[in-house]
Amino acid sequence: MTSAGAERSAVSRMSAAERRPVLIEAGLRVIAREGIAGASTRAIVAEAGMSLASFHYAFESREAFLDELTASVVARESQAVLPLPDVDGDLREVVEAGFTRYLDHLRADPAREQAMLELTQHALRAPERHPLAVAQYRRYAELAEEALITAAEHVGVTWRVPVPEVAGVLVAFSDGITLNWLVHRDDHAARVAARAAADALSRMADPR
Amino acid sequence: MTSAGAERSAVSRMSAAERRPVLIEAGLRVIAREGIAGASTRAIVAEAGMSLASFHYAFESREAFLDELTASVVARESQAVLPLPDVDGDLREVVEAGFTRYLDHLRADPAREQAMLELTQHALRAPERHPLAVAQYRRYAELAEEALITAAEHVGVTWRVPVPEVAGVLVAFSDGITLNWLVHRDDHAARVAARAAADALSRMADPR
DNA sequence: GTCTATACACCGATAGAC
DNA sequence: GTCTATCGGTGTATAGAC
Repeated sequence: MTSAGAERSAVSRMSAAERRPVLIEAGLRVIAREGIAGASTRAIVAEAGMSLASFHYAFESREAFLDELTASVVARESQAVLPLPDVDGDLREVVEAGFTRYLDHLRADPAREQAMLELTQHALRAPERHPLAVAQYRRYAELAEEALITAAEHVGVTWRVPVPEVAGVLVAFSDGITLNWLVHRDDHAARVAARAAADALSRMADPR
Repeated sequence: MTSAGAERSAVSRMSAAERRPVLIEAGLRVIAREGIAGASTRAIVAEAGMSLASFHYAFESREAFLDELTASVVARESQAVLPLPDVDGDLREVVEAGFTRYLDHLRADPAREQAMLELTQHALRAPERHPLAVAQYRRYAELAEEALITAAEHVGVTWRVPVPEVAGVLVAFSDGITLNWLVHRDDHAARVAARAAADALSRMADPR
């Protein structure tokens, strides 16, 4: 809308459509820093350098904003985890390398993963937002499936258990390892759990 | 305090010491029903059938209340998970039966486990409450250790990996399975993950 | 279209009547 | 000790000036 001849001039002259991603980005920073509870509309617009009224000009409500933020953030998670590390070895080693890569990602930006967990739990609270949490985890599962298929092809094995089920286990284990690392910040414990998870997952495949 | 000759008469005549557990109980119900965000002091006292002032007579602040609630709720979690099911079979089967028992517990009262997860994340947010989350998960790990030792003795094996590390993996996997079940409500997926977890854990022990 | 100013609800916490 | 009434602050959302 209004995107016809609009010039991209200054921050103070943005269309609502342009403001939305800026606010989403600012909101994600606030949530990572202070949690959902601290992500008031005032805090978000302050982070984005806008006035309070701009918020409700771009979004109908704070909840609608959080819904869109959740959806957008899930779409982005893709790149961080998907590209499988190009290691050689058996399936267990490849999967474990994938976990190691994810753990690096987690260590590099813990607040981000914590924010994702909070968004999930927030969505779980209201029945009308539950589908959002399901969509979020479906997306995780899709990414996991893709990675699992690639890994199996790479090392030349076949998944005995249906891939969607394997992917579900992978997502569940990753979640648990994430939450426990956020609590203990114990890299060794996370590695042990990752190895155990890789072990369990790799046993769901057979040599081709 | 004031517990000397106090008679246990009516609800309207309770000492602060008596009110505390009542408020904790009411607070837990509110959090299970509406989340931490909905657990305002007003909502809690309404649930407990008290006046607002009673709350701050029994607790210094809402945060102090949440701290005590978290601690008390962790202590209680013990009974629900600890008593190992008295199954026969190899270690994998015994551990899987433990997961099955926990999943029954989860299905019976999902809101409770969701509340526990929210309390953890709440504690993770403020640095001064982080130790509370650590204590919560240390307690989980203790319970897991106890169960793992009992299970190994029962089937006559020895843990090759240090028991605290095995317990850490158990807690992490349980967490992940819990969160994913809360999202998908998929019993089958939870069972598959539980079986995989039991498989991985049981491989950390050797025949005696 | 974009801002300032404000309406209105609810929050945690407390003063003061009883 | 226990209540009602209220304070000061913050939340979301919007009206109205420009």
